[in-house]
Amino acid sequence: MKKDDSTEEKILAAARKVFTAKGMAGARMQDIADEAGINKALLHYYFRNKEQLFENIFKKLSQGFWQQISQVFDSEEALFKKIESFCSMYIEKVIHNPYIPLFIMHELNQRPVNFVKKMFNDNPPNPNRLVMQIQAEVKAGNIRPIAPQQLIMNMISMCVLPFIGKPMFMSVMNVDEKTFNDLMQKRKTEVPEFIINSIKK
Amino acid sequence: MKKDDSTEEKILAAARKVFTAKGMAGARMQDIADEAGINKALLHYYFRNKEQLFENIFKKLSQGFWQQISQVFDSEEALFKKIESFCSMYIEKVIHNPYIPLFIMHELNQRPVNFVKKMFNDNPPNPNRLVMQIQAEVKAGNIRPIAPQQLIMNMISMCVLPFIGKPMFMSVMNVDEKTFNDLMQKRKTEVPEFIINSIKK
DNA sequence: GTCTATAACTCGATAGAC
DNA sequence: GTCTATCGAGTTATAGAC
Repeated sequence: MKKDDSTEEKILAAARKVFTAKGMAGARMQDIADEAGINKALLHYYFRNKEQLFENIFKKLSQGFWQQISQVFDSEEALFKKIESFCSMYIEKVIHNPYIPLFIMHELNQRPVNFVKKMFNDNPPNPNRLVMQIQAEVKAGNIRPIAPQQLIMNMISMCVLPFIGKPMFMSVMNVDEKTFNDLMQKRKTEVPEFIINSIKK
Repeated sequence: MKKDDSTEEKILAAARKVFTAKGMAGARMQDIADEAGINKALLHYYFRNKEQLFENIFKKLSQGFWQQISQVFDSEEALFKKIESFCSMYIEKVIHNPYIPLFIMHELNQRPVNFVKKMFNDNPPNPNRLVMQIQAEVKAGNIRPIAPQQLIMNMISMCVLPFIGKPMFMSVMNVDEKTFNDLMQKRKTEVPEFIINSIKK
């Protein structure tokens, strides 16, 4: 039997879908059971309770979320190239998983501050390499002076927020689904261009 | 009796606090009653049910959210000045109401697409004036070519996302509350500077 | 492992006294 | 208007048959 067909995998896929769409508080075990094509009792057989099922999903998602970021942050690429790689990779990823960032941020805001740290206790993401790279480019006079933290926040913000605010943007800008998707596709090159134009000398 | 001391006002203030922190699904009528210093039955006396109380809060918040944006978007200022006004006004506002954007976006993502439109049926926000202003500046050759929608998304993204992702940024960048707040204060000038550097010729 | 049935509990809502 | 007490629907979780 393929791994994806196992009951456990079906539950995890269903739970991921329901939790990311409705959040922990809004999700019902019944919804997850229905989505997985099984009954509620089986959920408790595989995962003792709702909390454990949630944590399983949440930990996996948030670690994956940052693992991919860290890979780019730590790569050997030059700064401008790295900015391009990050934005296109990241926007592409979020196009295919539009609910994940809002889900993670909503759930993190419900929990104590050190919950994030606990989540990454084995492998905490850290942007040090990118920070030092930015500082070096500033020092070398290749880009204008800017605080690395601010630049990194700007980059992540522009990649992620349009998806989190999709319903609002669609309504306010009066665009349909297709037009919105086109705009997002274009952002894969627009955002890095915007950033590089701002920091280059 | 001052308006703020009336029971209705106490309920609204409590509901706002609890709903924005926990979301509609996560909020309990008991939490709101406790926060307001009254009992559950009184909530139902003033607002028939949870849904009506929620809609009251949500409508007020989301309209206020956009009303302030629209004011700046429609002002008579020149483009660069307008960008500065928007960012400093907006970041300042979110510093004092850090939960609101995440709350609004989370709730909007739970509801049908035309829920947003229904919310603004009387006074839909529209960025047309700013869009035309950007187009004019591009045409006049005062700024480099850029799609107005992309520029507007960039601006809003950089103002809002750091607050939505606060727990994550704090953990990943390893900064404490005070340092985070300092970074946000600086963003009131950093963000417009970042944008203008990118689009100016 | 998977199901049905149901226990145990949470929570929104109402009844009714004051 | 405000409170206490309680109902009843909906949910998580468990028991027990297969």
